[in-house]
Amino acid sequence: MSPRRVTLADVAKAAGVSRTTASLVLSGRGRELRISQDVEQRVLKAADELQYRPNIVSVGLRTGTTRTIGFISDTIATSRLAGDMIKGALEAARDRGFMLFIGETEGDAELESLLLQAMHDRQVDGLVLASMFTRTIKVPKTVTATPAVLLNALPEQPTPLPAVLPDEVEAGRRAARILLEAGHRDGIYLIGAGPGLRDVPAESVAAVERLVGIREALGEAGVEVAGARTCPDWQPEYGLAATRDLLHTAQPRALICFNDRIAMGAYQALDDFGLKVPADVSVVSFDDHPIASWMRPKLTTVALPHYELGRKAVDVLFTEIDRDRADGDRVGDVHRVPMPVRSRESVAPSLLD
Amino acid sequence: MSPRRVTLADVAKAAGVSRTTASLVLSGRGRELRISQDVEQRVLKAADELQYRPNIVSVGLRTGTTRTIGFISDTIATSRLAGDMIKGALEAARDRGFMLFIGETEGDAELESLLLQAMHDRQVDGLVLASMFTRTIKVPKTVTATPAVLLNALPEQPTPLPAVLPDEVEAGRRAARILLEAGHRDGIYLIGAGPGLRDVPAESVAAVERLVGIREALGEAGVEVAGARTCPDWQPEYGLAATRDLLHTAQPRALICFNDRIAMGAYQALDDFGLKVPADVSVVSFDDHPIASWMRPKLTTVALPHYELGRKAVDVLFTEIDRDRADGDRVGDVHRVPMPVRSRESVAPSLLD
DNA sequence: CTCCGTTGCTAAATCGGGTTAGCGCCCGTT
DNA sequence: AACGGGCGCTAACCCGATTTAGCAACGGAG
Repeated sequence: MSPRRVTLADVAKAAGVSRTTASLVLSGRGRELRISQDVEQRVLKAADELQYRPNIVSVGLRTGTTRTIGFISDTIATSRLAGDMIKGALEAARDRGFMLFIGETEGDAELESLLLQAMHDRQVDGLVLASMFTRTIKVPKTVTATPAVLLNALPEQPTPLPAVLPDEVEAGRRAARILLEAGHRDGIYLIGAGPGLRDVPAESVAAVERLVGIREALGEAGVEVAGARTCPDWQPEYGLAATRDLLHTAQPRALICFNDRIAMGAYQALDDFGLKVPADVSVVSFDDHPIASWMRPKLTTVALPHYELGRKAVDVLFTEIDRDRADGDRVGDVHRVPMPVRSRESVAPSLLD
Repeated sequence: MSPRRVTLADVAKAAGVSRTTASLVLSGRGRELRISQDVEQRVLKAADELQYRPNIVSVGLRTGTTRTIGFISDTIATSRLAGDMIKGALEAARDRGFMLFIGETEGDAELESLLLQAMHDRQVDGLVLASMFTRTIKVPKTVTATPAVLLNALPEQPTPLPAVLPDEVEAGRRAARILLEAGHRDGIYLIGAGPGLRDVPAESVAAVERLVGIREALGEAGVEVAGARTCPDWQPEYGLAATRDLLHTAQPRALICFNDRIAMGAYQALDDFGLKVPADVSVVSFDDHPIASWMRPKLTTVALPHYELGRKAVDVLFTEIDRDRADGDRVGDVHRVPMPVRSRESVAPSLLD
């Protein structure tokens, strides 16, 4: 069907040298091994003219390295998170000439181990284990055979695996400071979690950490959270219900919503009560979901840096791979990626009463 | 670091036979080649006890097949489309024990050819060339070397590549019929494209086809489109602007928005004019973007079957791969995947005047 | 008793590269 | 002239599987 691939043997023959020599020249070890300029040129010319490209499968067999990393996540579709995270990972990998295998476990441990096997069978050089929402995960013991990095996840048991996560605590502080800097000191309510550190959805690391940050920043300014409503799931309908419930008994001046979908519901509830954002109530949120800039007024939110998370994970993975080659010890650092503030239109200065 | 992988040689030694014999038994050709029951059992037992798994890299070198397919798209992050499409592709691949390489071209032809090379270097068995919005693409000539399928795209030049696309024309008919069945015959306006077949954003196949379907279904019922507003880009802000513009001069009873983001803008404009959905104006749309079920009232829309598109593409690719092995001719069929209606709350019966 | 055909298995080549060990040749020394 | 040593290159083995060709042992026919 297709014209057979050009192999090293073809290049060697065209240059009139042995395969060994051709290999040495092309791997850049020609100088070191005293190949003459003349031969070097002939080999390079032949390779160029024949458009030679090494067969990575073959190299993989001999050297055990396939210039490939596996990206395994629990869910790739739910939430846009996945897309940008993979994009970041993809580009970081591409910078080093690596390709990405994608796999999805759907939270199924058996599927996960099958995937890990399939990746090992294909001799991946490293693994990214990603979660689509920040949480603690059980690390399958099989992964210790290969360099690996946790992305958006923390190990349940202590392991020597590095982890890359968004800096949620600082994000919480930032959200709070946005309101403080606008002069808000009273009537600040939380929607989605809180007010206590135990009032959070199960398993959600993000909820706890955001809450910690919020309370920290407010506390430093001597400001109290006026109240909070939790949501069983962080979806618009629950944000709507929680905010409605709040508005029946309270008169908030500002809301900190735990994510943008909740904020969307909050907008709807505020609208139902005839309250204007931001004139009557300021709203800040987290995630920077696309809807944040579609809402009216556009939502001020602390962004999840999906792209950077993906990039960082792969960058960290590369240092793990290098360390592995150098027989170094594993460490297991936790890398925090900053969450940037997207200032838009949903926060107004608090009018001094 | 890790205990060396178990190889075929290990299994052979444990079973007290040659590698050849072990290979024959494990590939199921034992019977055919007259291996005794006794030996067969010994090999299977050894393989099981040692937890032998064939090294796919090695198999790839020998047989040229790596049980891997490449998924190349122009953008993987923009729009949720990508996630579900990849998910479908992933699952279809997994059903046959295949893995997926992911690549993103960002519409850059050079990047595309680099990616194709990288995939060829890794001996992929087939390629999915995906576009994130339906359009015609230039097919790089390199792809003819491998079985390939176009996903959500049509070839600019006629090629023998099969294509998998959503059935947009039928979707257009369905959207129109939703309104017809609710009794709407007058005051139906289009937002995003139309009324003429030339009033569409550049390159957008979806716009043309949806429009064709809409006009066809309305025409059959003897109903005329009352008017239309185009949008330079299908984003909420343009939907808002276009609908506002319309409302200044007309009193629509129903809107067909060309996608859900436009519909979101349309909702905002209707709200500005004090019009209620669906009591005053019914709205139907396309895509079934997540926001469709977050809007109030929930949006009735004709869904892009992302997951099914991904699955179908890989299924078609497998028949291409099989055909390729059998030295068959390439055909280049176009496969249309139905777009299902999601009936929600944005359409009300037309009150007879 | 020899010859032949089957049965049951294995040696060896192969895929496309990387890597080690070492072979000739030329030059300079003594 | 014999010897040592550097230079420039290559033969041969290796990775882990598949596959082709063929070998030994045995039994039955002639």
